[in-house]
Amino acid sequence: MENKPVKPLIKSSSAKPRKRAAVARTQLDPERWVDEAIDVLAHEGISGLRVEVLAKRCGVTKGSFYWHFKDRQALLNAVLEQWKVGRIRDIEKTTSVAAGQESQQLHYAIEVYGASRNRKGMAIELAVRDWARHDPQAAAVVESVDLYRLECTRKLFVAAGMSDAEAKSRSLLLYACVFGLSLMHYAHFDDNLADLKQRIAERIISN
Amino acid sequence: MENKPVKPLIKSSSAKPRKRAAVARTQLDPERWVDEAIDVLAHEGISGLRVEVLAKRCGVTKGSFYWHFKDRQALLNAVLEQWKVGRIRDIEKTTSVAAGQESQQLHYAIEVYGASRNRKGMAIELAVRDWARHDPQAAAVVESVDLYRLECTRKLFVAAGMSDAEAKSRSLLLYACVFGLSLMHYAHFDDNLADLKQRIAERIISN
DNA sequence: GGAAAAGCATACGGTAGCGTATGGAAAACA
DNA sequence: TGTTTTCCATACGCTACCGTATGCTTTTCC
Repeated sequence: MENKPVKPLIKSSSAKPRKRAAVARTQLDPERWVDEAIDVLAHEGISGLRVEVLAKRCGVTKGSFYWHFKDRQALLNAVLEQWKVGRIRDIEKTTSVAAGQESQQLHYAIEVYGASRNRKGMAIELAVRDWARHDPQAAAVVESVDLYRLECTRKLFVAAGMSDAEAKSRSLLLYACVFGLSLMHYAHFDDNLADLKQRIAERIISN
Repeated sequence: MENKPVKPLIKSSSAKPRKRAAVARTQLDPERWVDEAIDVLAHEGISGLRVEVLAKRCGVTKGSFYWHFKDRQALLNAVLEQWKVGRIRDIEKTTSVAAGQESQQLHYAIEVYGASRNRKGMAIELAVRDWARHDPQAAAVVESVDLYRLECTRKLFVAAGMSDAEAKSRSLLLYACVFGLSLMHYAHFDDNLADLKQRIAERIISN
């Protein structure tokens, strides 16, 4: 007994590079689990993210899971963390722009979240936000992501020539509208949705 | 055996008015169940809406539940129906207005959904929308409510002097923003949230 | 008052899920 | 080659649910 190594809460994938090549074998590292978990989260929501279901998707049993993770909560923490860093990186990519191109970039930011493209990304976004309604940790992560997003687009609005107060309100309006639209079922409200969206984007961005 | 009466899917509360007063006794009618269910839905989401949990809240066991309802799904259907009629009635109340007061009424519509007031109503709203992401029936109800809402505020915008196309886009923008805001965590984005919201409302409503 | 129905409790079988214990195979190491 | 470590499977106990069966008590009806 007790010959089992101390299991880390989340096994650091950079712990032991294993002198040799270390590749050439399909080993199930924690990142694989987290990736699958986020996929399940997108499709089933947080309540559908069960370890046995996840294990089946990975082609193993939960015996494997509990070797990589302390418990279900450890996986959830890892999911939150990965989502957070992914969002931050994405935001930086979306809001970095050469001077004078701010308006175009803001339009692009809205379009990126349009339901058609990035369907899965928005599904994850909504799943995480629903998760955050009942979990303080998730709420904290969402808040940090929200504040970062709001701040980045605020700068764009300022760079586009708006007052600070106005830029803040536009920034908030932009993301509220983007997420709100993904929450609504308006496909049958108009037969020219593209025009509808165009008008909304204009209202959010232009003076 | 078989002496049990045929259980209706959902016991119609108006089936037998019971000649006499029929009141003066705390009997557990289906409406009570649905009301409690909606309360649970608001706090725990659809995944927390379990019949045994609900029974405990009502101070009975599930034996009672399965007398009033065929199964869990029957309750969910009743919840959806009650939510729908409640929303329709609410929308009519919120968007009916004397001529010339359209702008004020639109501002009021936004304010009504403000996080501070009507907290529970918004919690239900979000829970139902999350539910709709995985359930076609719920999605259909949400769509009907959305279309009704959008149409009502569209009329207000038109009455306030906008073109039809512009009114549609403003109507959609209004609700998207309202729901989107309730989904975000922006409390620490600014120390004057009232001003922020005021600017947003202006942007949505004024010309 | 007595029969019938309403309304609820209790008990049961079944599934899904969490976390643990333990063993076995394969790779890494020495 | 033999030992250690890694990684996963299997089996178990436990809880939370769902839905059914059945019986008990209280109204309702005649």
